[in-house]
Amino acid sequence: MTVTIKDIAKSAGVSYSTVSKALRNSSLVKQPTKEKIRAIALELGYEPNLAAQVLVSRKTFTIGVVWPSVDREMQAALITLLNNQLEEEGYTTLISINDISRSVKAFQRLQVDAMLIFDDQQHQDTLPKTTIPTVLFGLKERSQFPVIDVNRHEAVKKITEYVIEEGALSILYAGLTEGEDPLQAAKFEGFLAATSSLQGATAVYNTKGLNRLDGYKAMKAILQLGSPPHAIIFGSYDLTVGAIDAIHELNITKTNHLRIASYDNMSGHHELTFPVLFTGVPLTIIVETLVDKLLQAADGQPVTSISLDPVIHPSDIL
DNA sequence: TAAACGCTACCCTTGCGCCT
DNA sequence: AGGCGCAAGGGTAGCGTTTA
Repeated sequence: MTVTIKDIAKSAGVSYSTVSKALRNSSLVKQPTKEKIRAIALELGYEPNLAAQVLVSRKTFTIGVVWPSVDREMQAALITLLNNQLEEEGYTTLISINDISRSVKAFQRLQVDAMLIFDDQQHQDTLPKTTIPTVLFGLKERSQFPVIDVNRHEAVKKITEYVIEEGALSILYAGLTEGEDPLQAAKFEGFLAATSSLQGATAVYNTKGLNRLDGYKAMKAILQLGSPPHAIIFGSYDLTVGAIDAIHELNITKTNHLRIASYDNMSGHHELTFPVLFTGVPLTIIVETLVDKLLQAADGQPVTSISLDPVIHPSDIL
């Protein structure tokens, strides 16, 4: 049978109000009374009833996250870090990989305190109406909700300009270059913006996906070209990892002077077996910002959109 | 008689006001 | 100051009443 504060009150010979205050270390209860009540609670194995606490506090201490998938290493790393940091703040993270409408309906019923949506949807009107304080991880210009924008366009533009300055005369962008995902389009447009006035050769490879296998296939195809490019910029971390698989399989070494760059700033998180230049907002900064904004939203505070600055960072191996 | 509807009590915690 | 009594909060089971 569940032990409640009424059982403790009966055993201690005080009212249940006093038990509640004693367990919350209220100054309105004498120290000896507190100690007696705590001892009885411990003896009876008392655990506060979450449902009742939710009723009173009107908070569930849960954050709903609508995530497209967790099969990409970058997304899994980000969600793991986010979960850990929210846990430290006393929150439980509920992740849904259903479509946005179903996820939001579920989170509405579960009464989560705030919600994070990974906004890679094709159209803004797919975002359902909700009373839950919501933060988007997407593109700043796209939403009625506050957005955390990691400036994908600028990240890819920066890295492209960087490799041009390094002396790359031919550059290839490998990523999702078609389709309606605005996040991937932003990256590709960043590449186009940086190479619009380039004298050297540019090329594009549509990977048709963002997973490791897509990167592997892309790299094998690219390296079989008559004259491979000096630099290849991959549109995601997972593509880059897959590309490195292909590089090793084909016995390409650093001495081949092939420059590999990658969107998704995973520097400091993983060691790669081939030198890579990362571009993007570091994972830790993204997660810190997400947690900060989500806690603000959960507390009912107004949340403003923010655009984070991408940085270029080499991998551990050079 | 069954279905539909409305009302009440209960779950548990905690803040507030009042009493000793 | 220390302690008690009461009410509130959302959802729901259970009961009673009304309607078809």
